[in-house]
Amino acid sequence: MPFTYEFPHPAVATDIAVFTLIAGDLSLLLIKRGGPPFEGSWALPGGFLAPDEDLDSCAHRELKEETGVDAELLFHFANFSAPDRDPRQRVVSIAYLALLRFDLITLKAGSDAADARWFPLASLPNLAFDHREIVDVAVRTLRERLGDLAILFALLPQSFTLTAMQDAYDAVAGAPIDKRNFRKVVFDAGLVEDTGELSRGRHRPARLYRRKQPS
Amino acid sequence: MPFTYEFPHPAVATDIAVFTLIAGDLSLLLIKRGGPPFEGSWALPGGFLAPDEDLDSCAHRELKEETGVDAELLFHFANFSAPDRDPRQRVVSIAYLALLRFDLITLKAGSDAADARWFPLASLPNLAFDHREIVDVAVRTLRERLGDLAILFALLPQSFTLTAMQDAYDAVAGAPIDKRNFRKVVFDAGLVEDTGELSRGRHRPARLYRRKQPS
DNA sequence: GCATGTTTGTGTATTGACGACACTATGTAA
DNA sequence: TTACATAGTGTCGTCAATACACAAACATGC
Repeated sequence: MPFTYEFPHPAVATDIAVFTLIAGDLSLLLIKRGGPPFEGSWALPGGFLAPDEDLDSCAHRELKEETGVDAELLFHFANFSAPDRDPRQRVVSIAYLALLRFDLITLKAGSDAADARWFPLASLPNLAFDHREIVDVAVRTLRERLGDLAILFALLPQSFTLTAMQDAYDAVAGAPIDKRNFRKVVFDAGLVEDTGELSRGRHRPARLYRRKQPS
Repeated sequence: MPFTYEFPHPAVATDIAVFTLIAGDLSLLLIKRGGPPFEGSWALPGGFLAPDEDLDSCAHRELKEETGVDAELLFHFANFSAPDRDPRQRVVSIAYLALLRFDLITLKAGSDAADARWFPLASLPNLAFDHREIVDVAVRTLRERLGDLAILFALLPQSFTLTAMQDAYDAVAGAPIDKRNFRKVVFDAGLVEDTGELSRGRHRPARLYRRKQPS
């Protein structure tokens, strides 16, 4: 690594693909841009790296500023660094993926955000910058990681029925999984424990489970 | 993302963990630092992002400057961004992993590098900055990706014996695999094709194979 | 040319993971 | 009490992964 760095430094920002489950649909949090460029377009939440924080902290901070919650599940998945991806100045984007329960949060429009909304993944609007590409990679990454069923807990309340857990799986995977096979895997892996309580609804009650902490 | 960026921008650099196979040992390319900080210490090759290139291009360029070759296998695997990881200035490191044949390259010490050498992974010297952590994560990532045996081709000549391919596997995995099982997987996956030629050595000749391009 | 040494090359059996597949049980509501 | 909707449950076949041992081929040295 050379001593001297003859070039201007790029800005470094985190962009966060925040997913949640709304009425059975995997949905993405988007911010309406309040100024140029792409004024009025929708974009991923995110923001610039501050001097005293690392990238993970930056992503956590930005997400908290936007949603008010500390995400259970938030991790880096790719970088986006085309020189002209932002017309104003060079910005290297460090992309993060988050999962959280939408009902825990209250969306706050930031200083430059005109609006904030959840969009079902199947009906996203046009996105600013290269954010569509970022989202595509995020969805791919999310599905790859679904082999670890524990990520579903980030989308579920503390106690939940196995049907709810499977609905979450189906929504993330984008395709349904067999009920008996799903339950077998969940039980064999020791992911959940019975709370002893039952859900009550319009039909047969279901057992309520909670996450079993790995021992 | 705010319009204005009130903070000084960090420098952005790629650091590259370059692995090769030397005499059966998985080995890592290190550069001896020619100036402070950590003068005389060994460090990963890498360098700062130029204005007209993205991060992948930066990694390719730096690797080529250092080794003279375009790596077959070069990919991003993690970011390192602790605010104080470089005592001179803030540097965000985008870490890449490369595999290549050491016999194809001639090491060139760069302007600020006093020396460049291959070190067997089992006997690395102390490293500058947080490069030891980067290397640890790189090795873990490399072993995770070994499920894809095709990465081994980056370490092998155009034609090779299956024993050589397995030796490469064993070196990367850090543990031996059963010979018959290894061959079964390689053949069943259709990774190689017979060249029709034989190696000649001190003992029974072995069939030479080449990589079969996925059709 | 024969014996020795070293490496090549080959098949089967066990186990566990994954996926396909259908019916009964239990509650609510009309 | 009947109809309806959802909860809950087991088996079988296939494939992937692993463990495991011996004969064949060539080089070398005597």
